[in-house]
Amino acid sequence: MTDYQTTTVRGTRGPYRSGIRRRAQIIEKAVEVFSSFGYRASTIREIADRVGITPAAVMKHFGGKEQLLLEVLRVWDEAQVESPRTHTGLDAIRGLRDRMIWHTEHPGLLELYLTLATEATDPSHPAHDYMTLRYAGTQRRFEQWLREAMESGEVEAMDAATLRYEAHTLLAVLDGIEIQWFLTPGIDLVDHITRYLESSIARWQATPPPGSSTHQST
Amino acid sequence: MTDYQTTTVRGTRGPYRSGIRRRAQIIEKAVEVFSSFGYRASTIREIADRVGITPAAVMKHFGGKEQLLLEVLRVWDEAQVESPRTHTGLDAIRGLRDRMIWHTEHPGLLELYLTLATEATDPSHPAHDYMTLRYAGTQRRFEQWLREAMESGEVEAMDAATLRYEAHTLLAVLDGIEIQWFLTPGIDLVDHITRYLESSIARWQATPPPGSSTHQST
DNA sequence: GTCTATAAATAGATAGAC
DNA sequence: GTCTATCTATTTATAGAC
Repeated sequence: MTDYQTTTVRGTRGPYRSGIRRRAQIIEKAVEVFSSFGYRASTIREIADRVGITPAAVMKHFGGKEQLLLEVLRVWDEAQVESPRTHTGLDAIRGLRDRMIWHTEHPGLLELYLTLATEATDPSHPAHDYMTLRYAGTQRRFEQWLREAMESGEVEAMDAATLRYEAHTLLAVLDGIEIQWFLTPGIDLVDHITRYLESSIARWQATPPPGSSTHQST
Repeated sequence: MTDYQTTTVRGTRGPYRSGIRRRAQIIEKAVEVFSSFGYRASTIREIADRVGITPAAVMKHFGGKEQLLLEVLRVWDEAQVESPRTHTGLDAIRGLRDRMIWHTEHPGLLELYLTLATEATDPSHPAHDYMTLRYAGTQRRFEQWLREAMESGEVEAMDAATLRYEAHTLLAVLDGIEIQWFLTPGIDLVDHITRYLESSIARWQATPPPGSSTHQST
């Protein structure tokens, strides 16, 4: 009927016949659409249109909208893992600069992350559990890096509450600056994070003057 | 045909007949729904259901979904303005603690703000311009407060780039911790921000050791 | 593997009765 | 001021042809 290919997508031979390439195409466009509209407001049709196929074809590949989202999240996780893995302690924290560079090269994935993070705030959101776990994991990793830096003597000792506080703040600055990168013209994501990392490390390395307990609650 | 009232909502007499109260009711529920689902995925029906009326009635009051959103934003702006207005310089910055307390008492409005901030990243979003302007305004206000603190001698002098950097970072920490407050169990929004404000102010007040230019780019 | 056709549900919006 | 009824468009999803 039409001039569509039946088995192969672009004449590629070998192990990648068509299904895998097509799935990757769909996921790529799904990232685009989910990033722009959020998950709930996105439509299968919009994704299918951008791929150049019909919604029915997308359904055949992934079974449904929600399963497509979960597949997008899985792929996204794998992409993220490419980043700092070998580093530990302060080197790992410094490596966050590279992650920001990676983000600027993949703004769609970053936008997806931010959109989902706030959208999935609602417990009924299909990615709610995923996002909760992801934030807990990131927090734990940041704390681990800081602990390693402490124990190796790269930075001065800090108590457990301070360690948690610094990890939460670091994650907050990353998220917050990323939002501003989208909404405020003229912000340089990498420069800003680089500066924050440098000044934080300097602060952690500085021996606190005796008797300076910053925080008094009780 | 039903047992609905015709003119008054709850027997209230005087200047507030019914329209105003009803509008306020609708806006209240609209905040709830927009917060949970984002603007685009929210439905007039869901809002109408929560008020206990039909979608048609909501349409009569606001004309359309988008106009309802803009009205919600307007009301939200007015609510926000109640906060620190008289303070300047460091006092204004310290006043951000009170704003966090207000946020914890109005989690729905906070969730709305965060959801819209990321959702409105897309230029085609009806609140895109609003959010862009809002972020620019907040940034400008933070810079102004820091400048006042500098000029009154409350904090040490800093160059223009540092001032912008500190204002951006402050806004980032606020946004980022707010997100974590929703996604990470056990975080104390007010405590965290209080600690960040205190340590930042201490840092701004500390005379920098001579020849310590943290940032080298060129 | 993708299509067409279609089902079943739901969206925003309008018209007109009361 | 709110309802009922309805319009038109769009949604996810399924069935079956090719």
